[in-house]
Amino acid sequence: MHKFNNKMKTGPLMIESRFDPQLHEQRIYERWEEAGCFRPSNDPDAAPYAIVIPPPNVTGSLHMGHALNNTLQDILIRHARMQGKNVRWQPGMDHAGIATQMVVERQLGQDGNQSRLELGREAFLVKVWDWKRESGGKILNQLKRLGASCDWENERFTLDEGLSEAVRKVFVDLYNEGLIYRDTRLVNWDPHFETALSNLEVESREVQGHFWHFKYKLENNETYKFPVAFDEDGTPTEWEDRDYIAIATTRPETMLGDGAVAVHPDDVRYASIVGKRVLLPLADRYIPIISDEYPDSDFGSGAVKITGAHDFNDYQVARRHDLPLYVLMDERGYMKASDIMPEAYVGLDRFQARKQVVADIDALGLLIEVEDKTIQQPFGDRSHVVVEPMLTDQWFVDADTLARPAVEAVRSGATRFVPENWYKTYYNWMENIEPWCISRQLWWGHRIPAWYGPDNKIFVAETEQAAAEKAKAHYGQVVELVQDEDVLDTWFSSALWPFSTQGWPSENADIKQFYPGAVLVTAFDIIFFWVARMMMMGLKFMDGEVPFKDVYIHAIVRDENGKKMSKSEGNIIDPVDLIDGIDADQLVAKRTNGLRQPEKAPQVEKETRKRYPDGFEAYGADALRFTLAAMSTKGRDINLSVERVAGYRNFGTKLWNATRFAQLNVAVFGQDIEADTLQQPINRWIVSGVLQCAETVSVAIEDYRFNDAADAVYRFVWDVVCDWYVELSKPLLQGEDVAARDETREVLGWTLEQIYKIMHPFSPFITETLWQQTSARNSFVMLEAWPGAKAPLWQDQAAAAEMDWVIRVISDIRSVRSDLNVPASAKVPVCLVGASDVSAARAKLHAGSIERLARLDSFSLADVLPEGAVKSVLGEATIGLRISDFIDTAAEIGRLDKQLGKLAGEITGLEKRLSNDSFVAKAPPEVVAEQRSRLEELHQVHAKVQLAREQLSSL
RNA sequence: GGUCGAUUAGCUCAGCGGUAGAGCACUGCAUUGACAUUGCAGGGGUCACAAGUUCGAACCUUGUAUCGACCA
Repeated sequence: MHKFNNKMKTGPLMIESRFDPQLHEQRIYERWEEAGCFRPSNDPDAAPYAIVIPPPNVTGSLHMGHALNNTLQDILIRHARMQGKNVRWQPGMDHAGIATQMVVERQLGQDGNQSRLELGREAFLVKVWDWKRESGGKILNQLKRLGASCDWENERFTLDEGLSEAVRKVFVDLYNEGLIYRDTRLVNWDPHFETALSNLEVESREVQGHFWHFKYKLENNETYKFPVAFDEDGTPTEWEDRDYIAIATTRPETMLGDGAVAVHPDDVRYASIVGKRVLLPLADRYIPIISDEYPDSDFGSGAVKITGAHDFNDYQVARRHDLPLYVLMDERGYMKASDIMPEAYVGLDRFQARKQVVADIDALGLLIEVEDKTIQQPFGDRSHVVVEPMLTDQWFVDADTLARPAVEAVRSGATRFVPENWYKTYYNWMENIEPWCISRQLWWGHRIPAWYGPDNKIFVAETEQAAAEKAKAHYGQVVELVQDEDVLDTWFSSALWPFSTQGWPSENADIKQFYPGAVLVTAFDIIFFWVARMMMMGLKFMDGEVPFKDVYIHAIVRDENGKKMSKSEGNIIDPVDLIDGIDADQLVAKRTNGLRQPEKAPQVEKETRKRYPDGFEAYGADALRFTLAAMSTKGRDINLSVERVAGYRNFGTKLWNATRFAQLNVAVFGQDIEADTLQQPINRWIVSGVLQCAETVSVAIEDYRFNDAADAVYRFVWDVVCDWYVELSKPLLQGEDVAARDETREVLGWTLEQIYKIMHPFSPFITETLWQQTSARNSFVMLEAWPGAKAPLWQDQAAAAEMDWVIRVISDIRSVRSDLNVPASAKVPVCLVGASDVSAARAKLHAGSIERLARLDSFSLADVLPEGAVKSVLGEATIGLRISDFIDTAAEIGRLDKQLGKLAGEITGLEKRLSNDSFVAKAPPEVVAEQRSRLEELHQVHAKVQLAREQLSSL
């Protein structure tokens, strides 16, 4: 009868022999979702805790960076939820203007359909929405595979009606305040997509280019003395007569639009010709030689051609000197007809024009030389074509004005950066911020709420009707209005994400609870996209409240060699492949597809097969998550190692098997314990350990020390619970003392349950599976309260000291046995001599455990050591092993000598330190005291070991 | 060129003023009761280099070297 009861308590079934992630992960996730576990509790007494996901692109798929980003967010979220907070993790996606338009256009092309232009705007947008419904948002399902506990019922998309309303309102408000304006400025132009880009959508790449040196001849055949030789002090010693000025350029075609040649005011070489004019070759225009601080006298010839409409630096110079700005190209980068454009170049694209210009200059005898040169060239991050600075009409946000409160909010501590070194980057960027170009010549996005009257007067309003009313008031009659063709930068809507997702601009409960968010979690490469813009808009529209209190900047995930993972380099590791596994052939196929240099495929294949001959096993999401967390140290990138993923998968298996052990031994699950009533030291000790571990992990998570948190739980589970508690519990679980046995059954079950909770934020699937399978429950571990969350930390120091002692005894005996090659099967008698009362009591109580774990015949107290016993010193006592039958004396002497050497070294070091007067005088007294007592202890141990050594050699 | 970061065991990384650590790999031993995705024991490091600060430096300062990232 009694037995039957116990069986009931172990739960419905014995768990299977190992955890199979494939079998459980998706099933568990669905159960959570069905049960509404992801919703906020909306408990009015609970503190809110909100994170908005950095919305991935609707076109995106999960890469390792996402996996890390979302794992860390999920750890924070799951931990906060278990702490009883009212949690919302806001999911969703952004519409990714260019990327999405590109995908759908490409698809139209492949299907042999009409182009976007042939299709027309409305029909095209229908296609994009179709695509979004069918193929978009793959990444959100992948996040579910990872275990992300987002509040999916509140999923948002930047083009949703509600978010679009927010966008229109923000645009109109900022326009009315003069913080959004239309202007003609130089912008980054993408000739492929025929749209403006923000600085952040441009990536600078190093390419092999050329530096062309041209002669521009002075007007009226004038000449000047140009120094060509110098003495040691740099004073010119030889001159030549020149009738030209030498300029150098990496983009010869732009010379057609030059407005001047600039030299530095301190450059004596050209001082005599400043103010004179040169003939611009090919264009046959005269342009002035001006002086400006911009040219670097030591670089090239020291003279710079100024093309104000096609270069950002030149633009500044041109503005300062009021030089004309000649636009040379059309939207596609083709040279276009104009007053200053020679016929011969009209219709050439910019690269053809470059060749032609160089050839023509050469033909005129004005080409001095062509230098090979590595240059930094801007590329569109989506189109991969060279971006051209172009003078166009665009909409701008006065970022400078909006940035000021955003800087102040960080200075005042309203928003914190973790780790701290990102403050500097943030300030640097915010304090040198450029006007933000927000118009894009695309169709997919929020159309700019601006309408033009017949005279091009602008009416900005949230609706066409409101704009019409304004126009009517202005003109005194109804006029036809044309809406601006352009759409807004995707990041404009993303900047509103922290509040637009919570229902703003309408008043509601969500926004009061969940704004500001607790933290924004992001990688540094996106610090400007996200942090800066969300800060600016949040402060502006949410009554000066920051969008998040902390910004946690995490690492970039690299490959094992520290290289950035990149599809075009063939070194990607797809997170889903680590979860589900992949064989070597498929892995190779994946990595060799889409290489930037396809000829490298054999090399990629070779390296992949060498490193991963069997591909990846199906490690499961938990192992991946645990790895990413354990490797997340502040301020350092992660070089992902698959071996470590395997290691953390093994860790899950370890916990799984500890649970099987518990079930076999009739551990009691689903029952609370009262720590103060426990009788057994090992139980009091492990309960202390569990609560301490929960506390350590909790503090570390709150402090964004994910690696410390993961490490603490790993070590506790493996090194303390599995290696010691489980082993030490065996005599009790299998012993005669029914009270001790029952208590241990309860504590064992309780301990494992607490571990499921503590590990849950890291490894949600295996912990939930174990939770469900150890007892018939109507609860989820994911919604359980964090261990000890509400009570003061319960600790029993005495039990901890006692168990530490037991562990040391066992470890010492094991070491001696191993060092002296005592066969593992040999059971030896061991006695303890010179024990204090405390040690003696411990020895008596734990003799059974010590005998079992150290494989002893007996462990007993004695007054004197038996003849020929091998000794090991443990504090005030000495352990004697009667193993003379097994050992050879030489080996034992060797062991002791080694030990003596080590001790002597330590003693010498300490003595040296303590005999240093200034150490004793200046070091903190507690440090000195500590060293003294340590030295004393070492002396004692040394003396005993020495004695043992002498006795042995005298045998 | 500017800024930031890195350099610790064979590998991947912690530690960041007071006795150098983990995982993997390696060596030896162990296999009928939780677990070989295992257990026990062990070997292995002038903490890149140099100078300085300090009673004391892997840790702070300065410089050098190498590597990396971002920005010009």
